[in-house]
Amino acid sequence: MTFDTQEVLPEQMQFRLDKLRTLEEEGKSPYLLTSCRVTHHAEDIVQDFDKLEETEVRVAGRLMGKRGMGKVSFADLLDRTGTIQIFSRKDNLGEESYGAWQELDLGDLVAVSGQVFRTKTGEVSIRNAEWTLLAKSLRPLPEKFHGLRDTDVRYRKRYLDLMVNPEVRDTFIKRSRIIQLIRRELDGRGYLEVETPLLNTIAGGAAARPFVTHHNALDLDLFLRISPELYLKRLIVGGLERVYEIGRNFRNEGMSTRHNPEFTMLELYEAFGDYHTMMDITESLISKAAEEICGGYEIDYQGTPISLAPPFRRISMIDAVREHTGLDFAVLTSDEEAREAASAYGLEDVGPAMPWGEVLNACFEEYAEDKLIQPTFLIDYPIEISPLTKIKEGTKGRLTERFEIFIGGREYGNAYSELNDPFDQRRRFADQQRRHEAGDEEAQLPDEDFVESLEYGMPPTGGLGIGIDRLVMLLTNQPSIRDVLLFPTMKPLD
RNA sequence: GAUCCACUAGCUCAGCCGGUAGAGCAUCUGACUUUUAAUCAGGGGGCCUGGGGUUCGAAUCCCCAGUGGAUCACCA
Repeated sequence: MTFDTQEVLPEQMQFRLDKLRTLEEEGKSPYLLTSCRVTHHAEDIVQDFDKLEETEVRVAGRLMGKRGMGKVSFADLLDRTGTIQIFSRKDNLGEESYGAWQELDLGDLVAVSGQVFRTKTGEVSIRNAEWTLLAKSLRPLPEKFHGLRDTDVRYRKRYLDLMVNPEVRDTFIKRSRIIQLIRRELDGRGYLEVETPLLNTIAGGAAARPFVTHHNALDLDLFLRISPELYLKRLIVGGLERVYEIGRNFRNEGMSTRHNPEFTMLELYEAFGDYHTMMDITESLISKAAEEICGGYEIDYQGTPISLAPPFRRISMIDAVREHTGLDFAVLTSDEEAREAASAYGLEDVGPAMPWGEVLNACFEEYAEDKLIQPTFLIDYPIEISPLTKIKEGTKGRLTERFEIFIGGREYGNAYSELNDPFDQRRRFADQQRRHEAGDEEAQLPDEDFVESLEYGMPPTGGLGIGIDRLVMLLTNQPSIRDVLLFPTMKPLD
């Protein structure tokens, strides 16, 4: 349905369109206005009422409510800060202006000038002395009381969702504040914010299937990045020492309440740090965000009470599995022993060639992961699933200095002491390549240029990645990642 | 990719065992000079997501498709 065709419009739209045509015929088209001066915003007027009482202000926004009483009427004007009531009186505005005001439709954009006062029921209001139509709303708004519920429409037409559901606007304001806070915190620690390529010739730094695109001039297939990791570490080699990037990653995988094909990651690298440094930063970022966004460390996520007060618990993967299954991978040291014990315990899909570390990880994911409700650093991951991570001393090369942080049974971040041995890195890539050739589409492909950079020498470095969308979900108590993405990926309607 | 659920007026939702399509808000007409989801009286508004089928008759039962949601799988 468009306004360009001759087709019959629903009556509410026809009424609105007729009003616009009349204004245009009278030379009063609102679309001719090019600017609008505003002195105050709705929320400021309510907050500073004592100072502003009886002063003249000018506000602008969308008309969200009308309560007509004959020769007097009330309206609610919504701007980016909130709603303010407009009080209009025929005696003040005059016959013509008051009549035109009454003709306005919900959704119209208007500017209003007048004095600030309090009505006799106590509502801070503006006494309408002069007003201007800034834009006509040609379509009826969703209902004022129930708002817009239909998730399909909410995600596809987010502007409507933002207009009529104040809590949605609040969520996205908080998202912005969380990212702002992270930047402030890292900038304060001497980090440099950088940008690295989204178009990659090798999609590295994570285990995931990439999106493929094509560069015409170079006649070259390119991949949308699945992680900025290998570029950021090149910057550490280059001597920038502390770098971070907040940006989009793309992974060609299934969608769920926790997965969107494009999502926002924070990745940071600190030369001369290690995974302990990264734990401190993680704790600091998350707890400070909770304080600032939620007003304290104690939060509720979808009915589960969670304390984000530092320090967070630290437990090794082996200990976590032992705690929840009784299986002790410190004793089950051969691949075969591990497989047999896990199978006997009930773990399904234990492949005949599955190495020790993968069995350990599978046990963790199956039996322990969803038990980690309070924030927990799960540390010391097996080498088989950590191809970019430095080996932990005293583990005979089986474990690495890596952690993931779990809250409410979900992963929020991943960090390690970065592998800086070029020979070892080359071996690990070769191992990954063998897996890729064996059919594992998510195994990482070798990036020889990255290994070459390591040959110039990369200092011992700590690296960290945090899923920003999930963090925002946690701190704004949203059940789905789509509720913290302004425009989540949707199938087209046609 | 699999399974289950949903789709009815601009919005939020009823609609039972198959028998002429309903409510609230919004909208239109009228009344009303301090309302708060204003109130009162009256009116209009429907491709029941789309396509097949069963039936004298389908919003309702069956099949297929579309979109969304949840769970699972993959994954962060």
